[in-house]
Amino acid sequence: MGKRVRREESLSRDRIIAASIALLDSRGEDGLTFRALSERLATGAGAIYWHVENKGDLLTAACDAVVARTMAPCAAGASPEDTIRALALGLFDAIDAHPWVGSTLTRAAGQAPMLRIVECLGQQVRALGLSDEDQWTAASALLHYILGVAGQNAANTQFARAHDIDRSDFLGAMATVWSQLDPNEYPFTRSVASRMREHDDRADFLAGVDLILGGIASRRGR
Amino acid sequence: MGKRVRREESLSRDRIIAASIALLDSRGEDGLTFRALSERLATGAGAIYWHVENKGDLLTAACDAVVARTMAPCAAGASPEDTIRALALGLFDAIDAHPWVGSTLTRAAGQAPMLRIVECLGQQVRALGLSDEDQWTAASALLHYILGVAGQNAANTQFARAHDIDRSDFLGAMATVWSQLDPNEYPFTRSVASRMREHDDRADFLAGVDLILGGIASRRGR
DNA sequence: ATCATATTGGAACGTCGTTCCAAGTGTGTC
DNA sequence: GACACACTTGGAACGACGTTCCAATATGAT
Repeated sequence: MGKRVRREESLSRDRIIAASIALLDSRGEDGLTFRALSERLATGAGAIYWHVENKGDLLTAACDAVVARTMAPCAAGASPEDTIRALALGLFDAIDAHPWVGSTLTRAAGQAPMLRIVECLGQQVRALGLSDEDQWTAASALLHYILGVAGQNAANTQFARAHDIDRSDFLGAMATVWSQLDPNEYPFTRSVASRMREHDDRADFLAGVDLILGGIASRRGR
Repeated sequence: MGKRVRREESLSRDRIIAASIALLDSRGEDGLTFRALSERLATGAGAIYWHVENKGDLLTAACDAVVARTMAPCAAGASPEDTIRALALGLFDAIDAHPWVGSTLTRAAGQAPMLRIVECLGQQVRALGLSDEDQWTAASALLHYILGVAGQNAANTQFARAHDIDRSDFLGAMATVWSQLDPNEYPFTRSVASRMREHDDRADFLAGVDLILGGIASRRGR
């Protein structure tokens, strides 16, 4: 059986995944097409299907490649809390750099990339010294919060790209709309609109993680 | 201008949205098609486009209709914490009943349905008595956590439907796979697998909300 | 050299969102 | 009561997509 390379640049799952990531990064979520992929790999759609189940499989594999890279330095020497913060920030940055990872993650329930994240988070949560039941609650809350931010970030970037504007311009425009809302109907949204304009996504994200970590700590102290 | 009804069942945005919701509920996320919608409304695709911008607009409008219904009893007489819990649970239940709302919400950044949620949550957070800065942090954390759970729930249900199995069977199968993972590579995931099988989505969700509320409270107490 | 198997490239299929336009329907004017 | 006019409708047509299919080619074993 031909397991060895047959010629210098034969088609392979890895080459297909690498090309998919390049396509997703450069053209956005809708840029990954079997036609575009065929062209870039100088082959036909049928050849790709020999190595890949379907588009969902391909997307999940591409997502997993990025997540695996991000989660690789899982166990640092710091405290569990700091490691969780580092893990979360690593994911945030990875999704910021590859927005399509955010939306793909949402649709990859229970699959490889999600497993990696659950395990890395879980190991640190476990080191926090909670009861078995609380371990699951804490890990699940962190996971879902991270996924929520990931999804929103992905949606923002995707929307901005689709309308051919800058991401920060889009958020600025949103802040303007919010600040012009009816103060009677939308008092809160209106009041945070100005903060919206100059806020730091990354810092806000970390503040949310700290809020959950604080909840965990106060629960342990009971 | 013909603002009045011209005949008993003329086409209208509301009738289109209602039909879309029915289609999404009965046939799932992929069931909403301009062709299926045309058939159900006994008209053509072009007629629908007269009342609706595009599919995204239609999806957002359908989502907003459900969210508006859910958020309507926004201000109860209970404590802010309890109201937040009730709000979150209401959303959870709505998304459980209409899984497509979960995925649509993810893609509706800064649009009507999201605005409703931000405002309702924000008003209660404000009543918690935090600094202006902490208000945004708290509301944003709650929002993203809810969206994260929503997205995952939607993905689970969608996956189960696509593979024509029951949702709980799917989760059970996932628990089985997890329990058979390599204990060296996936110690945490393996250890929570059994808990997974008999867990209560709703209770877990609420526990996560409580964790965030706990973090908020401990931060206020500083 | 020959054969079986693994792999390739591209044509073809059905479905989707969307656009376009000829026809139908109602309203206001004379 | 007839005409002009804008609003609304239904369905044909378009281009792009994911996927399937298959004839052609390449590879490794004998």
